[in-house]
Amino acid sequence: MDDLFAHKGTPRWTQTLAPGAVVLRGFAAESAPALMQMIDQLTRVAPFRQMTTPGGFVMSAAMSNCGSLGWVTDVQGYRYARHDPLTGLPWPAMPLLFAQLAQQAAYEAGFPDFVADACLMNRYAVGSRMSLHQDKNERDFSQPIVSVSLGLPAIFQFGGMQRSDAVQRIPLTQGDVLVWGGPSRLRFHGVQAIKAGTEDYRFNLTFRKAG
DNA sequence: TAGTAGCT
DNA sequence: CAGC
Repeated sequence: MDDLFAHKGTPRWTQTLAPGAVVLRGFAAESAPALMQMIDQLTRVAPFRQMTTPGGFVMSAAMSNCGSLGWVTDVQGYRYARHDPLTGLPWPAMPLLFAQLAQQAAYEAGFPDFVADACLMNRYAVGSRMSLHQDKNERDFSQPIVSVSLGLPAIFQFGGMQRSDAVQRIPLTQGDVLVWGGPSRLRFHGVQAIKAGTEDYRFNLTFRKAG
């Protein structure tokens, strides 16, 4: 059982945004270099690509997936798929480091049963953004979302249950892990346009139990 | 509305 | 620039 919690990340402090929503500051800071290297490896098999929304617009963030299910969008709609539409291959397996990090972060945030089967990898170049949306293509909303920030900093928008609700603006830097679930599971959220900095990209890992 | 543009 |  110990090996399930082999990830040694510890939050330097936590910040509660709402019931069921917490930022674990620096939780993944130590493993950030290893996580970035894994992203590089995984995206050699399943390359980053800019997907198209059902409305026909190209998303500014490039995406890929690992795990048994991957989030995809095209003109048909949003969904989870077992195979990469770009290559026809199954998504690469989720590295143990990823799975352990996600599970331990969820545990720290009060979700002890979380086992991710999907990891969406996002790559934001300078100027890339993600508009306000809900994560609602998953089967089981009792399981939280775990979001890991790497590379360039971002301003995360954390809203309410309706698009028109006011948003909190949360600065996220490398190693921060945001977890939201329970009553906050369906809150609208997004990412403001990434500003130029020391690095070329912001990377984000979003872990979900999709199936 | 997992976009964007445009106006207040 | 935030908020329609």
